[in-house]
Amino acid sequence: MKYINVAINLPVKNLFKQFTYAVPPQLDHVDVGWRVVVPFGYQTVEGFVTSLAAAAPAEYECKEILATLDTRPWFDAEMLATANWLSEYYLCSPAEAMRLFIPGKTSIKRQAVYNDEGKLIAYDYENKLKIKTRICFVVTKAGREALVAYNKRLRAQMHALEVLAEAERPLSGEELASVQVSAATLRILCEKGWSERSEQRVLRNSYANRTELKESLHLTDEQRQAVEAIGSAITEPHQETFLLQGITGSGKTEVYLRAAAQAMEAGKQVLLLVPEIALTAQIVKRFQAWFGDEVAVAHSKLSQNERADVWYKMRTNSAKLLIGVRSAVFAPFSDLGLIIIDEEHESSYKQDERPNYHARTVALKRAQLSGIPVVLGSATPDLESFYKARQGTYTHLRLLQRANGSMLPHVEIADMRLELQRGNKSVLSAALNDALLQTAVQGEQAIVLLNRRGFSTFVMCRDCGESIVCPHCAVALVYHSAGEAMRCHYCGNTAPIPDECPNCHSRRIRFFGTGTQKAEAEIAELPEIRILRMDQDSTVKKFAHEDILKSFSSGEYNVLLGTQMVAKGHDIPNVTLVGILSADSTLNLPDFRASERTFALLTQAAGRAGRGDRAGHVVLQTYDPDNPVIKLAATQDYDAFAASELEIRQELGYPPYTEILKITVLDKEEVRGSSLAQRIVNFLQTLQLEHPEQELLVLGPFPAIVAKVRDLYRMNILVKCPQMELVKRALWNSEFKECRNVFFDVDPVSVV
DNA sequence: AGCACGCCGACT
DNA sequence: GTCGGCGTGCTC
Repeated sequence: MKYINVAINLPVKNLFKQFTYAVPPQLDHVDVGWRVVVPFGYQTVEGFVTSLAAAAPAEYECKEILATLDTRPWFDAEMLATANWLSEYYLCSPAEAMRLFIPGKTSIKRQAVYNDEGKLIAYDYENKLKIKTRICFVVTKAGREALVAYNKRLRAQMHALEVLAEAERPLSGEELASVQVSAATLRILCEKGWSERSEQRVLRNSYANRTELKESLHLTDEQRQAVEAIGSAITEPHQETFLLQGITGSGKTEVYLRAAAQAMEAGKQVLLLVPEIALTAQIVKRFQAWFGDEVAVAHSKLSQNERADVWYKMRTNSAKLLIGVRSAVFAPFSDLGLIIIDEEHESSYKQDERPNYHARTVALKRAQLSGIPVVLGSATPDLESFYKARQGTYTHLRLLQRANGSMLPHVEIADMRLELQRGNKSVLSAALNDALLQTAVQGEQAIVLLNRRGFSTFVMCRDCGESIVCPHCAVALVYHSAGEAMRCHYCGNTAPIPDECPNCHSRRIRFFGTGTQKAEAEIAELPEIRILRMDQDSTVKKFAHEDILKSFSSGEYNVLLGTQMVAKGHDIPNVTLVGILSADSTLNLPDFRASERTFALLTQAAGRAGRGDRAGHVVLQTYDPDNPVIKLAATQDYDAFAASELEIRQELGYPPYTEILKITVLDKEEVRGSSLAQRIVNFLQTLQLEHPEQELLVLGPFPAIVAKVRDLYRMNILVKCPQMELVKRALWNSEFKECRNVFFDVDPVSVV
């Protein structure tokens, strides 16, 4: 009997343990990397075979596995190694890491098998993912011979054989009917043995028929050099990471296309990661125009079945290029040759729930294991990537010129303090007001960016100054005019607007802040303005995003107002003005990345202006015009910003000069939570004393900025260390690893 | 995740 | 006296 160790795929955090099962003789082919169905306690669950066990364990009698889920192992050696590394790096269980590679949460389905008398005799376990198939026809050897012999009297049959012989793939009845081959003829062909039926898997593709014409621009010198550099790592495959730093409009996509084409010509597959698929419809279209059906797309709005189809295409090499969001980094490839990460600085590459992986980190690991190049593209690289490029760890490729020779926009700073002094209480400065009017008169378009943070409307009592907070979370409720209710942005609870203050019973309650709706109303009042709003509420549908951008670029509207998403990834030539309502609303968050994020957002937004033949104009409204980040964003000088910000990071001990780990303890009892947090801190301080050479720093515990969410108190601990391995290993071997209410966020995006 | 085991409050 | 609350622990 063969014995295997299995990681159980249950959505629990603290199941680090593996379990040994026996393999019955009929399933003897099962090996490491297979997905199996196993009895586990009172249930039947999916498991991953992680290793072979030498012998039957002595202490207990182990159960037998019930079935396999696939006809081949799901994990190859590289995927297993990546999963293994991931669980150690991100401090999660092996099963949690391996689950990321599966399209969907679990894939098993139990089917009851009955005998003739209707009695239950067994259960059949199968893959719950439905494989859509259809009957197709192929020509047989005998059929080809019959075609050569050609019998003139069998006109329809000869025609059918011709069609089948010419097609390089099996054809469906439907396809054959469209070229005048009837079902009757096909039946005869099959009876004669000239043709055979074969069942073909049908792959669902919601992006079919959305292609546009291939356009090929000629490359600038900079672009050509970048393509050549990347090409050399493809033709002589080795791991090399390129930071492609190109200003907005410098044509990074053109470089991606050529690099992808080179890899595909060499017979390799390509993975292109994008921050959010909805914002990148343009990039998908351009790649489809070049590569047609070779392109597969994966994002969170695909159904589990669609996703499984995409995975299947990549694994069987029937698609060569995968464009996808964060989770696509876990796709199975048959022969991956290049990974491209667009807008690599975007925080959406970091998963904000456990395991809190970063797609870029995972991609680099997979590339290292496969020995293939990675291209990181951005106008405003993550400071960590920029630092590595400057150190020479990454190859630095720069695009300093706009591809079509257009000018960078002119940025004007509007001091909102002066506006207030002058009695302007509108959300629009005089400068932005005038610029909007002028844009409308000239028949041009404008984008207005509103950072939701700092703009949401909260409800406050005028007498006692208390704002109305969520009863379950430590945050203010936000007023939504739709439905006349207040909603908590953390737990989603809604509450009606009270008549009187719950604190002092005053009836003098009023609304503060400026929401999207208020800004929209104010701008809409201007003459000649036809405004369109884009935010989370207006983009729930699969292609709603694209539709909004389409109707905006058609000229139906001349102002597009929205949150961060209006700032990214689209190119509308008639946009000459970009207004930023509050440049500093993200700047003052208590987070070490606030400056970096603000700079990137302002640069991206400004880059939307003047991408056609007309010069762009940006109005940047701020209450803090002397802030160095705002000033540098106005000149769009990334290098100067990076230099000053890196200095600050070094001084304060933040990445890229140190690694950080955030540990969060959740408990509905505040005291119990803080005492557990304190125990973790004590544990780390002991480690600190034992290893003074590690330069380990432990901060906290302190309550999170949002100290309570859904009635759970949150305590944070921050660990800083230039090399985190030792700390991670210590935690891995500690009791805290399996605590249900302790969460590790390795390389957190935010420390609050 | 399920499910059992186990130890404290309000009820037929 | 017991029904049931959910805290804790186990599943090869």
